[in-house]
Amino acid sequence: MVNRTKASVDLDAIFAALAHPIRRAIVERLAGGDATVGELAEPHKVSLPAISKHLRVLEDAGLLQVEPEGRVHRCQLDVAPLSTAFGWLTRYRVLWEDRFGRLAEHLGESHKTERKEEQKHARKR
Amino acid sequence: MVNRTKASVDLDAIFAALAHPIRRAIVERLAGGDATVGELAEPHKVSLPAISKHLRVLEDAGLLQVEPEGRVHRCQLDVAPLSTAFGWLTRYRVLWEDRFGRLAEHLGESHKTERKEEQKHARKR
DNA sequence: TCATCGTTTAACCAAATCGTTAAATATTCA
DNA sequence: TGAATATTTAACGATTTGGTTAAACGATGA
Repeated sequence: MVNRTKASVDLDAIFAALAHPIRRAIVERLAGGDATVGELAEPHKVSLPAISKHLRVLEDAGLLQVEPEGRVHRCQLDVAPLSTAFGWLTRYRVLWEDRFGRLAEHLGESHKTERKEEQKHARKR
Repeated sequence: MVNRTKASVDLDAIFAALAHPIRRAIVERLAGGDATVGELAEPHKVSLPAISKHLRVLEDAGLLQVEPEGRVHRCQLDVAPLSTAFGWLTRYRVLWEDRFGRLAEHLGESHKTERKEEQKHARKR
């Protein structure tokens, strides 16, 4: 097994949670407001236990808080892990938003050499 | 199996590729410039075939281009999939950047089309 | 030509993932 | 009490993932 820092474990779980279309759909749905498990399950063609497992994955990644309310369980999105993932990607944002990067995008074959310039540029953070 | 659009498949592969610390380390390394397989493997304690598999996962997600140069294989990062993942997360950025942190409460059923307006509105109070 | 170097492929294994159906649990209500 | 509802847990199976070692492959250089 590989050495993993706490943050690394977090990112593992967060990215893995986002790697399934049903789980992303659930995140999208919850971004519009809380929902019960049944409401979250309704658009999908899989069984309720399958949804229950997806919710557990999201919960383990910190993306979801579940609070029983009577016999329904109300699910609430926690966006902090989204922010964590966003933060990791942001470190590389300059690589595709950089004007050299965009130039390379339009130059086709010369992409490679242009990208080297872009990378040098990006390196001096 | 679940219905997946092309973009959804992309995001599946991209997020899954980023869900392993060795693969993220490789991405980080390549953000600083091209490298050979051996150079990419060096910091890690796993075997070369293990690295080779990680590289394949990155390649399949579109994050990596490999070009044989003599007997070394030169690896180059392609940031487009990072941008794709970033783009997905960006849709929810306002949820954690809202200064009151209560935005989700104000997003109703119409969030898909009117999210930006609602967010502006929510921020104003 | 032959040995070496860099890398991949093959074969295998353990564990995780993603789905299923059936059963269990807990809450509400007639 | 007992039926219905909402959800989870258990048990199972197929597939994928992530690692290993051994072998193969292609390029280099003595």
